Amino acid sequence: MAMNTAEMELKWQERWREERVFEAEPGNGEKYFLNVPYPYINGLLHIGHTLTYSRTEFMARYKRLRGYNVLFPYAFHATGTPIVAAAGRVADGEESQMNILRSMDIPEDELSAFSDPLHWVEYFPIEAERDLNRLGVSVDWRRKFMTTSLNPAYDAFIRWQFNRLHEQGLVRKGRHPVVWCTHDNSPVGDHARIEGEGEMPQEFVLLKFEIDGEYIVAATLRPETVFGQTNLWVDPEEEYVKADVDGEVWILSKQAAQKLSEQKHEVATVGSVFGSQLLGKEAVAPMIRRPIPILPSSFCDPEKGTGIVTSVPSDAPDDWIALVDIKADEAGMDRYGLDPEMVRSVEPIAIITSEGWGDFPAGEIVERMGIKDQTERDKLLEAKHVIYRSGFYTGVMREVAGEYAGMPVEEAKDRIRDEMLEKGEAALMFELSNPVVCRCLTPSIVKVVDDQWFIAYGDHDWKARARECLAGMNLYPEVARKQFEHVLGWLRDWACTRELGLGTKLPWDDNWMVESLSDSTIYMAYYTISHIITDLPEAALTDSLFDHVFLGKSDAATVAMETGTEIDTVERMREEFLYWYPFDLRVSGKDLIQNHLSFTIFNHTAIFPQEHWPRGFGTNGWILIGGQKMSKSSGSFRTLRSAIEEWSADAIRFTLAYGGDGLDDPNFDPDLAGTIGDKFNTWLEFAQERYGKGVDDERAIDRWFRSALYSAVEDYCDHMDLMEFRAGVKRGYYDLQRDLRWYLRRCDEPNRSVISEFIKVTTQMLSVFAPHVSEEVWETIGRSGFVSVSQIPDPDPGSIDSDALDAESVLVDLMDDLREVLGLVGDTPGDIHLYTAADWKWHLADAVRDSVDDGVVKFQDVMSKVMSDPEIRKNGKVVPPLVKRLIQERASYGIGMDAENEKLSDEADFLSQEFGRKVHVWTEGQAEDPMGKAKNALPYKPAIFIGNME
RNA sequence: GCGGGGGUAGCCUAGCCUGGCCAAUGGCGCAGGGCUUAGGACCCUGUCCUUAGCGGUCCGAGGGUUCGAAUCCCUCCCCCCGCACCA
Repeated sequence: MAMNTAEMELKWQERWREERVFEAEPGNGEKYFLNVPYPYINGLLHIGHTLTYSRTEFMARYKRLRGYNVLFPYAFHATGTPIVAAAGRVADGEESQMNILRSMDIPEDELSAFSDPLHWVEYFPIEAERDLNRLGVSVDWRRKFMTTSLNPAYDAFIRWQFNRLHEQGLVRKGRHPVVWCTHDNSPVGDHARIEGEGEMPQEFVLLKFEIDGEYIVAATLRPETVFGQTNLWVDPEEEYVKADVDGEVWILSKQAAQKLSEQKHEVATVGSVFGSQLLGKEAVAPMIRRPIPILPSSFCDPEKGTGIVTSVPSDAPDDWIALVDIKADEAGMDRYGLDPEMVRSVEPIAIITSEGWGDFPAGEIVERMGIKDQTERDKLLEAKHVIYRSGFYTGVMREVAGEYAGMPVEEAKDRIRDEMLEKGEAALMFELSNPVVCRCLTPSIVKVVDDQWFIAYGDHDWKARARECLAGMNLYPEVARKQFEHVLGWLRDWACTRELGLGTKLPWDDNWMVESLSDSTIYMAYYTISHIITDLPEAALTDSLFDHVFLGKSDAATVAMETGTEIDTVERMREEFLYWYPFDLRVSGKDLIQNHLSFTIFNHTAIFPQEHWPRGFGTNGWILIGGQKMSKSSGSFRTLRSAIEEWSADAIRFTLAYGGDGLDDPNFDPDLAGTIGDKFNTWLEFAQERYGKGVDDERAIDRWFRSALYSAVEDYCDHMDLMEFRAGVKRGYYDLQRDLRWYLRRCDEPNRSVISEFIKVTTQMLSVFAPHVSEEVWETIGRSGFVSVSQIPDPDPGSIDSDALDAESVLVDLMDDLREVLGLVGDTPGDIHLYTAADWKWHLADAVRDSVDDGVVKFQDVMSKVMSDPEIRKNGKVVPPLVKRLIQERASYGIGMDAENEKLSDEADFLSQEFGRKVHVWTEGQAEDPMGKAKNALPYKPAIFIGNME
């Protein structure tokens, strides 16, 4: 009697543990080291986590079947702020946080314990390990660990890593604009905003125009247009401030001065000046070093930039139209005391050649869009975007740009900015283009942080090495490569330190903690020694130890002495590392491509020699449940443990495997999870009943069945190697179950050795996905040891008889046709008469195939070639349509006419039994043919006649 | 805007790179039949239209290349994902 599924699963989990089946030791065999990003332990594992873990698990078990010495370790991540923040909310008694804990089955009287972050760190890893074991993962738990300073050994490892980066100059102190909350006194990430998601600080270049030893400061987003500056715009009504900025006197809007004071500038207001007071004066423009006049306009906004704008009428529609306006505005010029001649002498300067535009794109678009004056703000905004796009992406700097002439705008932009910054003619200012509001309801500002530490992912040489690493890696699926390439190029310096949260302190600067993505980039190496190093005293955890173990510096004896460690221990760690590293595969959700996985590449190339760079990444989408995104609100959210309770571990694993591969979101089908368990039981019963029983004669159908089995094994391995688990399940399970049913239908009693082999190998393939029931089968059929560590026979081409497969296919196709015809003729009395194709048709088929293979594809040409055979020509006018069909079908089983005839004659009895009619096999043209059906016969497609012959 | 992935039958999915056994894989659902006291499970069959199997239409839409297109090329429409100081 079959036992309860849960009991059965627990039984095998217990046995694996007792026998230490998955504890990996360095050995002689070929190793396979795979791992998965450790989970952040602020809650129970859910089905979403489980997808990635199960894919790792499938690979681990598959590789064991193929004879690899597999290391699959696991750890827990506690670095960062969420746990600390959540604990704080518990301390405050925040109801929503309490409810989250309640939803994780935490008893009421234990809730308060979670006000201490340490309690989270103690509680959830235990629960996670329990749940994962309940899922049947083949993890070497001896190597588990926890991040942060709570684990001195890991803490030392991270400090070592940062020292290595630091000494190479790859960790630098940097200045960086961030969206900042003045209330929380911290950066406001996207997730912490109630308004303004996706907003980033926009970089304005402040241009300094010298005037009487002071500077009028204009802001621009297009520094490359400085060569086309003709004048400045100010708002005559606006009161600008004169401010002492870093020792210079700047004229700019009050708001701009305020912003600068938050962006690492020393700012003190020393006076003020109305725009009107500046009109008509001239100031020396940066870069071009030429005095240009100051003119009035209505579009200067003190909130935006500095409230003063440099005018580039050639490429800025606003400037163009404002210039047109002022030139025509006699009264205005008079009011502000401007010399009309001076104003009219201001002419645009062509600076950029871009696709589809002449000398002055701004003028062209103003005309094209029919913009009449400065008041048409919406149209002007659109015009600005159009010009900017074509200028930026297709534009090339003209002669006037001096040394930048001929350079694409895309490149010139940054170079020109940098030159002006260097010469002190410009500065930077950051601002938000749209409001951002922090979760605490405070409007955010842009702050420039300058004591922040960065990892220099923007570094050119480092990027080159990262690209080299990527080029040598296996990616599953391969389509992720483009994504990775893009990320490696796009990644900029990464702020790697935080003031708050759990973690490791920066070794040379106690004020900072290493941030959570940055302490998890090379820790896969730590797995190789984690079970050994954890026993060492803190005094032994020195950089020289890690230098030796991971980089081979110094020698074991010296290091042992320095650290007061047994030399054996040091040697053992070095051996473990050398044996296991690099890792062969790391599996993760696709969301980590743009940060964690790319960081992993970077850090490996910085710290390890090339032979220890990562070998492979597997990436996957996010789980859907019954086609829906998993969410608490839709009720589709499932913790791992509740799912196991509902469906069993094997069922979940199998369903996940069948959910789909690739970067698209795979679907967990609850219906399948609900039904698959029964199929497993059926398989168990079947194996029990049939293993080792049957006849000893080997018949044609037995050869077919063995061939079907091994061709499936071959395909299964091909798919599994590429992490195509869905295809692996289909080939290794579903297809074979179908073949099995067919086999049983085709023979009264199976062949003893073939059916036993089938049960054994199928169980091995299934064990990757459903290990528990597979162990049960393995034991039932009397195999020793565990199926989990058994080896699948190498696919042997000798066990695959392709003629047997082809002949069976002819039969199956014929039966499909017969079913169809019989369905149509209803109860017409009579026998089944089959006509195999006449001799000449086989020649014809060969001839057609040959000419097509030779590259002759024109119907005419094939015809004339074929008709040169007198035997074929004899059949005259029926040939053309046949040739047409043969060209189209190109049916190409390997067997010939004789084999087909033999197969049909052999199976006449079977057919007769299946269809309940007598079956006769004839050859076209050599038997009666009352309805003229025989002429339809083709190779591999006998003609059919139902009825009685006279 | 930048970059990436997609659109296949009732639903989900395979096939596409390397064109041809592709009316198109497998699962789920649904229907009929078998088995069964019944139900479930299991097995068989069917699940675009048509039809004594060979026909027609079909793989987001429209063109093109080819003897032949789900697959290659062009144009268009639509959907999803990432764009950072965060796990």
